[in-house]
Amino acid sequence: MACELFRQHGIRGIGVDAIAEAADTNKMTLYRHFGSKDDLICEALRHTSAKAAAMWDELEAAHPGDARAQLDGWVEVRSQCLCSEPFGCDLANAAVELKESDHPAHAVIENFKNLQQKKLADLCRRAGVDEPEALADTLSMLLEGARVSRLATGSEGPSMRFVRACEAAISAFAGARPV
Amino acid sequence: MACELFRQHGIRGIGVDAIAEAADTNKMTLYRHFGSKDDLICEALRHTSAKAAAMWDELEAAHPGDARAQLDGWVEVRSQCLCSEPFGCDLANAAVELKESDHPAHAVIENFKNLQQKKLADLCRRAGVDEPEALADTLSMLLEGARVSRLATGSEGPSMRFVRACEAAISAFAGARPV
DNA sequence: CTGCATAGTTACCGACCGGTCACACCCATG
DNA sequence: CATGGGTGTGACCGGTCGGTAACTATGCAG
Repeated sequence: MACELFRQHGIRGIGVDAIAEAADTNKMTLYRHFGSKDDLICEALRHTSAKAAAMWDELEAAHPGDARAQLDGWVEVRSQCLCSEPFGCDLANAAVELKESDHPAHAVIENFKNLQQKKLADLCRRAGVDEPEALADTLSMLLEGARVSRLATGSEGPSMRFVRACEAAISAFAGARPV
Repeated sequence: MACELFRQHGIRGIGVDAIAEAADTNKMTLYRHFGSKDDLICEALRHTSAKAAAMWDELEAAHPGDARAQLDGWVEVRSQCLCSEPFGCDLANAAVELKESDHPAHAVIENFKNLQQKKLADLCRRAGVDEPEALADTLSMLLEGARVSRLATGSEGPSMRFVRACEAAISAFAGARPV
């Protein structure tokens, strides 16, 4: 899959030929389905977005109706992702890599990040947090920071304390502590 | 300067010819000073590191002997950098962009980030924070996260509340509040 | 003036890039 | 059998990449 190649070599670091070959096809057929490499990039990011969005359903399924448990679950799931996905967030990495401000992928990235942000803030609100937006923003920054920090300094860096930091943030913004 | 071109177009996005031209010279002369583009990248990152390291001296000069004020000053300075340097951290961006794990730039990046981390943790310690490493890690993650978040969703995203999040983190980890 | 190191110029190298072309192919539907 | 649409193939386009060779121009020390 193209996502994997973009992840491993970077969007600019992989050629269309190699992508086609990895898909057990050839460049011409690939160009008949996607008009350009930029289209392919957008489609790959959309695919990654869709997969990431599924996490919210799993969270709801794991702790049905218990928003506070879902919030704790979010921290847990994200912490595990930090270890299992050492390349960081494909969407954020693409935002860093694609400097052309008019690249169509930027719209995909922004849509996805805004949606995630909205869902997280909503979860915080349902969990009875005093300042849901502030907590959601803090958790987002901690997550993005942990991912890029892991790329820069490895697993021994600041990202080691991601869970600690999240718990402190939740305590700080949650107001009255639940059970 | 090459730093600026790497920042604006990405390390892979700018060619040696363009760098030479921007330096009012030509490719051959440039290759006589730097053995390869990778060397040039490392040198540019080292240069950026050195400039960034100067911030610590300014912080000490602004609040001599007052570690707690320096810590608040760190948040203030970093918050201003978020606005004045919308491209994010050159070192972190390079870590995202350079996927080859054996690229010499990774050593430069890791050294710099580790040094920053050590200095920040030391500042936290001198400020009498209960858990200096935990606070330093949290602040680092918030900063890196704010920068990449700004690249992904612009100035209206989570990075808007960077200062709020930092203050909450400081409160959470500082223990007894100072004056 | 003579050397010599440095820098500038131009052309070039092989490799790869994103993207397109013409053409053979396969296979299902009619 | 015929036809037509999707697929595979390989050559090809112009352009750019990082890096080098050969030669010239410049400036400075002896």
